[in-house]
Amino acid sequence: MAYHHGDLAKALVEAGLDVTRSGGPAALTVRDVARRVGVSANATYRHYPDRAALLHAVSGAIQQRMADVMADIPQTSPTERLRAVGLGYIAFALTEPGWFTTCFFGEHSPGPDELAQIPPYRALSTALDAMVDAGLVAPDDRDGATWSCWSMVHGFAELALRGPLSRLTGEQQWPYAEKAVDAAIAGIVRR
Amino acid sequence: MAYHHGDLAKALVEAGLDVTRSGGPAALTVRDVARRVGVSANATYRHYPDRAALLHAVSGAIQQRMADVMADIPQTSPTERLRAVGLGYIAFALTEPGWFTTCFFGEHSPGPDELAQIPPYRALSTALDAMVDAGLVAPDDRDGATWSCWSMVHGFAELALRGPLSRLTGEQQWPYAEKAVDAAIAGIVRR
DNA sequence: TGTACATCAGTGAACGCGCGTTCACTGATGTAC
DNA sequence: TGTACATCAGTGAACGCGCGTTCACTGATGTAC
Repeated sequence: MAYHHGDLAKALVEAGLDVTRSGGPAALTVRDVARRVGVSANATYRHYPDRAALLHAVSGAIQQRMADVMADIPQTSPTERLRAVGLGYIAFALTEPGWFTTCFFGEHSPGPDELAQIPPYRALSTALDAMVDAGLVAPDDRDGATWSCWSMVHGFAELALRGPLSRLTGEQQWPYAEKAVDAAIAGIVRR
Repeated sequence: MAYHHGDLAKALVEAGLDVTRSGGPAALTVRDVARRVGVSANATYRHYPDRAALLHAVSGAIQQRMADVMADIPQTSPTERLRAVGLGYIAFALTEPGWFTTCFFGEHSPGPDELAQIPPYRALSTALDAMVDAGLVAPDDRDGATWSCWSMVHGFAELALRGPLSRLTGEQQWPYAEKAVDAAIAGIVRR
């Protein structure tokens, strides 16, 4: 191993993925991440100005993974597609709680321009477009539907991870997840 | 002021309400709370075994306040009532974000028995009972409806406080809150 | 092709912070006789 | 009614912790001439 690390910036992010996976954003400390890479804590500052910057980089890497997971969504009916997006969001949250917590609420909230970069938002957005195109959602309701759907799946994830549903097993939780997603969809379709 | 404080346990909780109101659960530290009451940090341990116990007591006090706020709900139609409960939940979250965060997710999640003690759960529960009695919700859907509704309002609160809706003003957020609650209700009514 | 030298990417030690918690203590209170 | 004494509810100092970050540094790399 040379004195100069191959790609320390990347190695730090990967160590950051490890620690946040099990411990969430609070588990990401400059010292621990550097320790894992086998480098002095101080070396981190050659690549990231401070802890927040490193956390931001880790968050981006998590979102990329979430995009990969949510990418294979069946191309069936608009309703099925929207359902798959919602359930994919919840499934990611439940299987990777540490990452989920880190990438959504471990740091600053996205502005309107950053929002379009967030994979789950894009997935939801295209699914809703298809609903509107199919005449299932009124064009005027599109904006509201975005936040209703996101609220439902995000809220369910919180309840299941940290709230009153956290005592249930994954198998017990899942039927409720399906009902919640179905209710969200039923709640936004044109009547 | 006597050497013995009048009711230090209560005074500590009140100071805890102050600090969590603006800073959420992380702002509650034994030292700071004791400082505010004008007592040595150590005195706290005469009344609470540790920080977690104090936080738990503060959380209970917040829930009581939330109950007071949500208590005056118009006794109109079952649907209006359910709507008022949902909007009341969101309104509390938006006006008291620190307290909201503290009392729901700053500590251990409630078990099935503790759940019945939580004021917002009770309010939601009775509102849904009225929906079922009026034939608006199928009895078999009652359980799922509980979690769907709670997911929706909780998720909306998270999105508005820490998520992509946090850049909006309260006035901009509110219409979306109403649409989300309406969608949740529309999503659970019998078709 | 060699070499001087600027720059880059690390090191190890240290600082200061506020935290939760423990220790040994002391002054105030209340109760049994 | 007085008094001895147990108990209660505080005090102040200290410990140990891990953190983010800064300091002065040094070895490795790359580039101009």
